[in-house]
Amino acid sequence: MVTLTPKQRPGGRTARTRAAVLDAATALLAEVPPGDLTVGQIAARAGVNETTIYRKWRTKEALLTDVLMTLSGERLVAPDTGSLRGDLVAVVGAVAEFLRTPGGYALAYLGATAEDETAGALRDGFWADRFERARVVFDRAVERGEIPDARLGALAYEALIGTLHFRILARRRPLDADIAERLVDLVLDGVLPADRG
Amino acid sequence: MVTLTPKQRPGGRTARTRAAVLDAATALLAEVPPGDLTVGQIAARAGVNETTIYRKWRTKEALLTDVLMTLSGERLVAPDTGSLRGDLVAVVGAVAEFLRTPGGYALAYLGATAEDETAGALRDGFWADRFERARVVFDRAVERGEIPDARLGALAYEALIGTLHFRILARRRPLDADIAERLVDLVLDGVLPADRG
DNA sequence: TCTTAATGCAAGTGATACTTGCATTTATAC
DNA sequence: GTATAAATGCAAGTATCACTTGCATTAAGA
Repeated sequence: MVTLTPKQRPGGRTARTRAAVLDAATALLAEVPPGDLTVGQIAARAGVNETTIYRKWRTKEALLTDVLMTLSGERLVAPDTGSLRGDLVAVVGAVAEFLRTPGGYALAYLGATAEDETAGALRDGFWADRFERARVVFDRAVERGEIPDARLGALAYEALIGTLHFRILARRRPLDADIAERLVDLVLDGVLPADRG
Repeated sequence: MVTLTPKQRPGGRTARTRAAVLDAATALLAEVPPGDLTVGQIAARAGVNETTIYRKWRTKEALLTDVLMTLSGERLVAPDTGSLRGDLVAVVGAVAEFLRTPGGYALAYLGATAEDETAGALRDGFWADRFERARVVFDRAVERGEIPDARLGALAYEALIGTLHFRILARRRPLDADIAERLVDLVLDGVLPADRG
């Protein structure tokens, strides 16, 4: 009879190494421009051999993707504030706050530059999740009778978040403190004057 | 008496070399992902020695910036169509069309990733020019009496263009044929229902 | 305690940006 | 036309970095 011997050893040292590397990478992303980050730096900071990193994650992109998906995991809160405007300001404000941090900037940067297949799949999943959560906000607004239907929700959310990313990434200008309110007002009310009753 | 001997020779060969390099780089940007482009490739395509490229442009970033600023020079047309909506659809549509081309994608990509000082200055000037031209559109709308003032113009334009860049760069999804109309409608009318009239 | 997965270590490969010294070509002043 | 020196070619080299490999060492886990 053959005893099934486990082929993996995920406990103890392995877990510690993994955590040390992820922590080191996270810390470095706050200090070094994401484009300048090297695997050697991360290994040194983590007190781990470079080879080990390459054995656990096959590429640098895979490692950074791993870091950033964890980092951005649960930042999007969509509390029911009682109005579409309040909900959107909360969500957009939270994203803006995150994008102001080095980690948030790194996420936007790497999300836009990663060409890796794995990174591509993760990116798709990431945004699908975000848009799904945003949909809830617009569905609630329909239930409240604020808007007739949620058809514009996806594009509106894309415009809100897209403007933040554009400001940070393409224009390299800071996100003002009131950016969330101003954007939400713009997207909800539009530029043209109107009587709302 | 000392005869002033010119220290530069901008004519003839120099001009040909420069043109050949810029042409080669432009052509390659349509074939190779911008992140994978190498100076060696450009030199080979241009029939010019790699060293020459490094002597004319100090870095790869400087060369690509040069290429792209030329490439995107006069694509933004802002014809007076008679209405704010028409003007914006024209402008946003033109930008969307450009972003659908490999060169347009490369511009967005490199504009977002270039960390070089020179590239930074060029980026600032580029966007300043774009927003300046956009301001004209909103000023015209004020003159027509379509909107009371142009204060929202900059943010509205940023949302329009930002959404396009975000779609292409961060989400890596195509720009639909009707994206310009839908975005302009969103930004002009807003999501909330209203009586206009 | 023993097996072997996980890690360390040292050396190496390959690609690429960028440099340098010297020979060659060719604008351009005269 | 001719001479000067700017622009280019050529060959070699430096530096950095992602990523690999073979072998020795450490420590999970049965």
